[in-house]
Amino acid sequence: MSARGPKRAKRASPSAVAQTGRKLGPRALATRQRLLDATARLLKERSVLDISVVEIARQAETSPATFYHYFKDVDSAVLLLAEQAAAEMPALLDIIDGSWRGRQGLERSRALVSAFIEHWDEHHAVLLMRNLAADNGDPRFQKVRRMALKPVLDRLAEVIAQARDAGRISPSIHPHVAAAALAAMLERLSAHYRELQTFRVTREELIESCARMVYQTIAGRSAS
Amino acid sequence: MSARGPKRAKRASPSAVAQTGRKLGPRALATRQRLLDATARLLKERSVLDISVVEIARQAETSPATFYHYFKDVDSAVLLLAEQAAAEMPALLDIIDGSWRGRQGLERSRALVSAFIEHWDEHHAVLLMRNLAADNGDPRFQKVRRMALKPVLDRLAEVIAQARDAGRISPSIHPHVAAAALAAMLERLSAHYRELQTFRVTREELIESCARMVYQTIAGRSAS
DNA sequence: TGTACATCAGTGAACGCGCGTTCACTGATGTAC
DNA sequence: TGTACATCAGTGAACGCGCGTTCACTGATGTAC
Repeated sequence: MSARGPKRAKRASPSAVAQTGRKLGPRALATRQRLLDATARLLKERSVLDISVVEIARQAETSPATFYHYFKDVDSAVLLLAEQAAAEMPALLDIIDGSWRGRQGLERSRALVSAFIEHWDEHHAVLLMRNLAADNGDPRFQKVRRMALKPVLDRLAEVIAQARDAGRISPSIHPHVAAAALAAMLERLSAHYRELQTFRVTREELIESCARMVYQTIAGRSAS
Repeated sequence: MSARGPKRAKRASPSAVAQTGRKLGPRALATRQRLLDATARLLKERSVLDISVVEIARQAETSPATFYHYFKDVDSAVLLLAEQAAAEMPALLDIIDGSWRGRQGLERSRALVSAFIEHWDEHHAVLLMRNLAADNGDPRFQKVRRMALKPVLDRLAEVIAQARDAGRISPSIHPHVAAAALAAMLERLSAHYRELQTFRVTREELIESCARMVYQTIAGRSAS
C-alpha cells in the first residue's frame, strides 16, 4: 500500500469540515451541497457580478447564518465547485492515452475536443469564474486550474514531444507550450462557441475543424 | 514601412454625449476621460468584482453625481473602454495582409502573435471583463467583441481558405472556424501566459511556439 | 426500554456599513450687444 | 470694454436599501446506562 492509498476515498467531500473545524455528519453534508448547488445555479442564471451570500441562502432555502457555518465567503464556495469540476478531468486522460498515428489519432482528437466542450457546457459558469479569478491573480483559483489541467497538459506534451522527436512537427515547437496553447484554444472556444453558431456553423463542423487543428499540432500533418 | 498614420485621431470620443443628450465640450470630455481612466485603473488593481460607481468617482477625484452625468452605470463605462480598445485592432490587419508563403509567412505569424499579446497586456482587465460579460450573454459586450475581432477573423479566414484550396491544409477545416479557434487560442493564452512563465518558459519561446502553430494552421506545414 | 445529557445543525433578528441614485444647488464658461 | 444672461459642468448632502456578518438561541440527533 502506497502512501497515497486512501486519497481517492473522499471524492464528493474534499475538506468536509465546518468553519468551526468540526467534521460534518450526513445531514450537514447535504445542507452544504444544497448551498453549493444554489451557488452553481445562481452563477448560471445571473452572473458572477451579482451573487451574494444572502442570495445563495435564499436559493438554498436556508439562512445566511447557515452559509457561514460551511464557508468563509462566496469565493470559497465557488472554489469548492471548481474543485468538484476538476475532479472530472481525469476522464480526459483515457482519451489521450494511446496511439496518435493516422486515423486513430484523428478520432482521438475528435473525442478530446468534444469532451472538452461537454465539460465546459456542464460547468460553464463555474469555470468562467475560476478563470477570471485566476487571471486576476488569485492564487487559490490559479492552483485549482493548474491542478485540473496539469495531467491533461502533461500527457499532451508527451505526445507532442514524440511527434517532434520523430520529425513530424517543427523542433521549434515547445511541447508544453503547444499543449497549453491547445488547452487555451479549447477552453476559450468552449466558453463561447454558441456565438459562432449564429454564424451558420454547426457544432459538428466546429468539432471537426478543431479536431483537425489539434491533430495537426499533436501529430504533424497527415494526408487525408 | 509602418505606414500607420494618424491612428489616434478619434481615440477619445466615440459617442461624445452626456446622459442628458447634450454634446460635450472639451472640459467635459476631459472629465469623462478621467472617469474612464479611473475605471480602467480600478479594473486592473482590484477585480471586476469590487468595482463601484462610488469607488470610480473617488479614484477620479470627483463625485458620484458627476459619474452619472456621463454614464448610465459602471457597465456602460467599461463598454466604452472596450470600444476604445477595439479601435486598436485594425493595426493587426497590416500584419495579416500580404504573402503567407514560406519564411515570410512565419515571420508574419510571429508578428501577429506578439501583437495579440501586446494588445492584451495593454488592455488585460478590460478585455477580461468584456469577455466575461459577453460569455454571460450580454449583447452589448458580445457586439463589441464581435466587431473588434471581425476584420481580423475575416482576413485570417481568407488566407486559410486559400491554403485549403491550394491543398496545403485539410479540406475538412472550415476557414472561419479555424480563424476563430486561432483567435481563441491567442486570447486565452494572452490572458494568462504569465503563469506559464513560472514554468521556465520565456516569452520568446511562447511566441515562437504559438507562431508555429498559427502558421501550421494558416498555411499548412512547411519544412523548417 | 426509557431517560438524561452531549453534541450537531440550523436560524431569527439585529447591527452597521457602504453603495446606488437623485436633487437642488453652485460655480465656470461662453455670448450678445 | 463692460455688463447681463444663457448654457455648461460639477457637487454636497441626503435617502433608502440590501448586503455581510454575528450572536444567542432553538430544535434535532446521537449515546450512555
